[in-house]
Amino acid sequence: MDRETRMRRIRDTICDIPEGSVASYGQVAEIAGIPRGARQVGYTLRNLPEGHGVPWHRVVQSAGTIAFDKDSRQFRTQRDRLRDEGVRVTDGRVDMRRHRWQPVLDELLWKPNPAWDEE
DNA sequence: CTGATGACTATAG
DNA sequence: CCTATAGCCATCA
Repeated sequence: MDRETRMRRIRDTICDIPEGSVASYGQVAEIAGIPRGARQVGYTLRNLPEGHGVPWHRVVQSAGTIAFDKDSRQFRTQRDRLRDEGVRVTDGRVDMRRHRWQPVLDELLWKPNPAWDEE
C-alpha cells in the first residue's frame, strides 16, 4: 500500500468518527486497515492539507489523554472543540469508557438490519 | 544505506 | 499517577 492510500484511509476513518465520540490513534489505524500504525496516524494528522475538514480533535491517545502539551494552543483548541460537542475533558483527559467510538455499535444502531424486517 | 524522529502504546516498577 | 523502556514503523536528513 502506498503512502497516499494510507493517508487517505486514515483521513477517511477519522471523518467517520461521530460528533461527541473519540478514537485513539491506534484504533484509527486499525480501522483504516493499518495495524500498529498509530504513529502513522500522528504523521498524517501532522501533515493535513490546508483547508481540510478532518475532525482531528476527535483523536486522542489510548488512555484518553490529549497528545499535546497542556500549555500549547493546540491542546486548548482540541479540548475546547471536544467540550463544544459534549465531550467531558477533565485535566486533559477524556473518559474513554464513555466516549470511545464503537463503529460496530454505530452500524447496529444506524444501519437497517435485514433480520429486523423478517417479521 | 543509516540513524534520528515522533499528534503512539503496552508494560513494569 | 508517573517515569522509564522497549517495541513499533513510515519518513526524513
